[in-house]
Amino acid sequence: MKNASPRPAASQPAQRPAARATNLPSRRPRGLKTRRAILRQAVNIASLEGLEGLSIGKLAATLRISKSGLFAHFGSKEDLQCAVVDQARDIFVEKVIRPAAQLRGLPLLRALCENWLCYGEQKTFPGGCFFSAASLEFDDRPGRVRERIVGLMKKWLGNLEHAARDAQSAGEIRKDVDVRQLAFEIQALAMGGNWSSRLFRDQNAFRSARAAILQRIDQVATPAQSRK
Amino acid sequence: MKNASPRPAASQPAQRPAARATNLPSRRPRGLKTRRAILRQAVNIASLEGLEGLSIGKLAATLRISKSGLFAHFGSKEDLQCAVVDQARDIFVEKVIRPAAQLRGLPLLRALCENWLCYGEQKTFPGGCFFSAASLEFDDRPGRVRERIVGLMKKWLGNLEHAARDAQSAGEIRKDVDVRQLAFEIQALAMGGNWSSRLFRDQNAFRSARAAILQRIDQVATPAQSRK
DNA sequence: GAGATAATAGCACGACCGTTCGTTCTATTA
DNA sequence: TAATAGAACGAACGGTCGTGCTATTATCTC
Repeated sequence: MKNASPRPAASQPAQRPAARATNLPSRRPRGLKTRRAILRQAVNIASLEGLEGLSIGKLAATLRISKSGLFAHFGSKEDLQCAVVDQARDIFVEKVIRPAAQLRGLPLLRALCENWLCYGEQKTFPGGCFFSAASLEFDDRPGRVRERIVGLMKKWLGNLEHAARDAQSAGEIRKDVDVRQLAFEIQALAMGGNWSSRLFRDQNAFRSARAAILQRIDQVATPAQSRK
Repeated sequence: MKNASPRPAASQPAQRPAARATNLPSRRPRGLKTRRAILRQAVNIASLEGLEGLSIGKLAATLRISKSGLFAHFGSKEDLQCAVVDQARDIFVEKVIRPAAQLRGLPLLRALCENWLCYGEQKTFPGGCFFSAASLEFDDRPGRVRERIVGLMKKWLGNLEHAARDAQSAGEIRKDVDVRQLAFEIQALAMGGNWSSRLFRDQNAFRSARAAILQRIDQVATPAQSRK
């Protein structure tokens, strides 16, 4: 009870404890394990229902733990949402970025695109690309969650752009190509594949996206590099 | 949401009153005017908060009418959502499709693209393209709303495809072009512009989308038709 | 005018939301 | 063995949600 009115005689007037959990990130193994199990489930639900539609009560119910027990791991819904975004980022990095980590230039760019398409195709998240959904859901909601998503998306586009620029330096992509524009187009086409796949339950959606992206890359590649 | 169980213990056994309003579409002018005012506001809120985040209470409050008074116009939230989708469709048709109605072939295709980009650029909806948001929000929610959105998006893609096919017949677009694929790419690039514009508050987003689309069209156009 | 009917308001409901609280269980540590 | 701290619990809070009933008001027809 933190109502101000029915408390005429109390020793503490106006202290703000706010989120009292997870400031010390709970070194004990039990809590960490539970937290991981929560996030594993939460990221799946959030990809289907959205980050706002992800409710603490339902999440706790599917995990068969109490709502308050779950809540204590995060301290606020916003913290939970941030943690879910981080979890999704980890999965994305694992599936898309890390497998191509040793490549550079055009091969890196090609691998990032192909990995993204596989990440979408293989239903890494049951509700489709987590970030496509989250970034459209939160593009009008100021706060930490939005900032986190914006940061991640900028970083991802930056990765594409950087790979393309390296490819340019290596003579694999023509010098007159706007690599920023190229990254934008690749991202748009990939997300378009996700969109079509989800909305129309279209099996060929990612095939279309792949064809478009490969064609675009071939266009900008120098003659020696095109056609794989 | 999936309510469907607001009837725990009552005298009525299993009758389905469902939507008791708006079956007869209320010929009287007063109700229609109010209904239009509701939808005009609702479509703006929904573009910002989503169709599920659009709440009847808040909508009524911003219109300064009672919740139940508003509710009576629709009979259920799902009906309201459907009406909002229809309203958004009307606005879309007015802004994007009708101004190009007298064109055919490649000029029609170009006009549809340009009108779409203007529709996005000019903030026709305060939350960005209504259908980009709605189709990603409802791609996992079965029901009438989803079906409506799917139908509209198919129709829109069909419009693009049909214009491209006409252009092919007229010799404006090369015969070897997959017009379905072309429509997909245009739509993906346009939605990518909307995405970048919303998420990054990027003024140049639609410029990038326009450049990509124009370039793509020039690629498929026969030599006589390219460069405008 | 009176009466019918459409439009709106008032009010209450059950469900669920995020959040807080005090308590209990459990495992490590002194 | 006793003390301690983390983890999980159950109950409850104030709010808001969609929805349903009932009463009031406005408009139109006679």
